[in-house]
Amino acid sequence: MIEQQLQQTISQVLNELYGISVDAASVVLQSTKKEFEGDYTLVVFPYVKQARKSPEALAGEIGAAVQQHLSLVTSYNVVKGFLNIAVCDSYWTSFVADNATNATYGIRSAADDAAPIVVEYSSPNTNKPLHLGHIRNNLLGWAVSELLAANGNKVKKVNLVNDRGIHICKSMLAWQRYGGGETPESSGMKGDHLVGKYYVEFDKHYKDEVKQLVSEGMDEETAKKEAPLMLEAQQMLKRWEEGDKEVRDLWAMMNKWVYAGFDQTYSSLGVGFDKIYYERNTYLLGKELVQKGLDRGVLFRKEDGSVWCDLTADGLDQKLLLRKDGTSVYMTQDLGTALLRHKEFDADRLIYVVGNEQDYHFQVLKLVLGKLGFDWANKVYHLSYGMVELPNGKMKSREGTVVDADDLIAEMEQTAEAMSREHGKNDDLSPEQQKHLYHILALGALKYFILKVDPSKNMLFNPAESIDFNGNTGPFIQYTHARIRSIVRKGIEDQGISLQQASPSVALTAKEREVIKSLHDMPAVIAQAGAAYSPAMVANYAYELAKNFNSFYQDTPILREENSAIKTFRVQLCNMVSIALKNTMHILGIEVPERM
RNA sequence: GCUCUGGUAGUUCAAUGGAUAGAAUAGCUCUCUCCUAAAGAGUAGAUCCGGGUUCGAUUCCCGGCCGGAGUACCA
Repeated sequence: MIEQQLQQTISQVLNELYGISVDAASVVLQSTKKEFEGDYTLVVFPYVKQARKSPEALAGEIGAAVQQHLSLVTSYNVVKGFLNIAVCDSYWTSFVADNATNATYGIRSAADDAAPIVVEYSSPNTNKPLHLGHIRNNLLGWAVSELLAANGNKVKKVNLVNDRGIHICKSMLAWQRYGGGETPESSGMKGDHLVGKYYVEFDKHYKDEVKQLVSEGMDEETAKKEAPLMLEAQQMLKRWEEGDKEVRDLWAMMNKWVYAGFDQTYSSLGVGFDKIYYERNTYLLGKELVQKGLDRGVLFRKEDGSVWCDLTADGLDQKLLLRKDGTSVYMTQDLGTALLRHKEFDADRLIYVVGNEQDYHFQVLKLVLGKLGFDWANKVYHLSYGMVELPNGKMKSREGTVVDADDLIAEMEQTAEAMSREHGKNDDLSPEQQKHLYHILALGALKYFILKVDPSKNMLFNPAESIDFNGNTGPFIQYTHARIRSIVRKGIEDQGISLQQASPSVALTAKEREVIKSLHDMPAVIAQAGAAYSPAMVANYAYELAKNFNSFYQDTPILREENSAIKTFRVQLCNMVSIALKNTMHILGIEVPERM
């Protein structure tokens, strides 16, 4: 690769001329801004002191020496302390010709002996349907998995379904009491929505009861604990844990409805898992670990019988691990599942895609695992992502201020259909093909909208302004891809152009150069994004590439170019761009159509 | 209160410590006899405040102001 050669040479030159020893790898090259002449830029300020030269003089001397050493360098220029180096056209043209049909350009396949990376994501509760926040989780989990896979890792996607607990009992209780035997079949509702409806129903009646008690003179704290519905829900949870048949049957039935609903949403989002864990099977794990910790003296028991971990030395507080009645909490379970997963996969890393509201939880999890003596504690990585906010604040499912996942997808599909019909280019497609197209456009818009934002940051979604299809969006990239495919098809079919042809010697235009350099950057971008767990970097790269291509395409003849060597080269370039767009969008879980 | 986190055009997002802080959208102009105008070109518009480190700070450090999250027997 040209960057390495430049770094090597610069390092060598610095040593020969000024006795400065710099690692070739630590020579920082950046790509030259387009308002300047050149391809790569070296900032020489860091070496000025040691070389005892002015920035300009130093840059000039390095430039001259580099050009002498490397025949690929055709020229250089100096602006202040910036040395801009230009690489010859033939390097770029042969790069394109060599990779024109490389379908895996930019992505690496996994080595056979690679230890897997386990990515946990989604992890839904089975008492209500998925909303926009879950969408971010699912898309991020999927995209990060694909991104890691594109960097040559084996990836196992897992889901830990929270299928037990007081929240489920609330839905069950409300259904029992107010449901009148309603089922997904009888109501025509998707199972998860039906169960969610009764979760809301519970809350409504519960609040009424609390209000009633308060008006009878009870203070609010007590009323919340003493409301009959709450007591009954707790009773139900107890019966569930005891294995009471009636409760278990009801639970099994309603969970089944929810799973059917979730499966539909997952499949619509295009996400999936290698393994699904259920909390009913894991919530008791971890108690043994706690006992082990007590034996080793890293945990302690309070007078009331509860078990704690003291993390004050690490700058945190004390953390509860077992309640005074001996039952386990969330943390206890997570300790257990982490161990289980470690044993099961012998993973290189255990990644948890969980919202940033649980930053503290994962900090504690890692520390406690460490205290328990597990040296793999540092393999636990919390991929923390920000909340999706609405213009008027946070989403609260109980208050009904949520953007439902299924509704949102359906709306997007309608918009995609309306826009497509307006453009009216798809009349030759069958109804099934059209439907598929609307779906991938809708999801392209939604996924790109969410994934282009840095995962760690909160993001805002305004339901009033529906997600865009123009500008910096998924459909823009999809559309660019479809146009490129059209050119390549016509070039091959109508004009008999061969993509296999060896590299011609052609003089590059400025815009061609820009597109080629974008392509050239792709492997580095994927690697960098992988290291940062950031699909956003991939998304922004894909947009940049598509934009560069569009600009080039607008005023550069391709199929009407008269010189056949140039024409062939440009079609090769087109093909390579389409591959790059396809591969980057694939990482984001976005399908690109051949035509639209 | 304490801990963590964020503050960039009207709005939504970018920017390994580097050149004149990029896009998109909304506004105002152009460009379709053409390889797909879901496009392209132009115009106008921003780093919360105050210190510090540095040749150079949106970026790193300290202090303020404003937002968000967490804060122990919920998950």
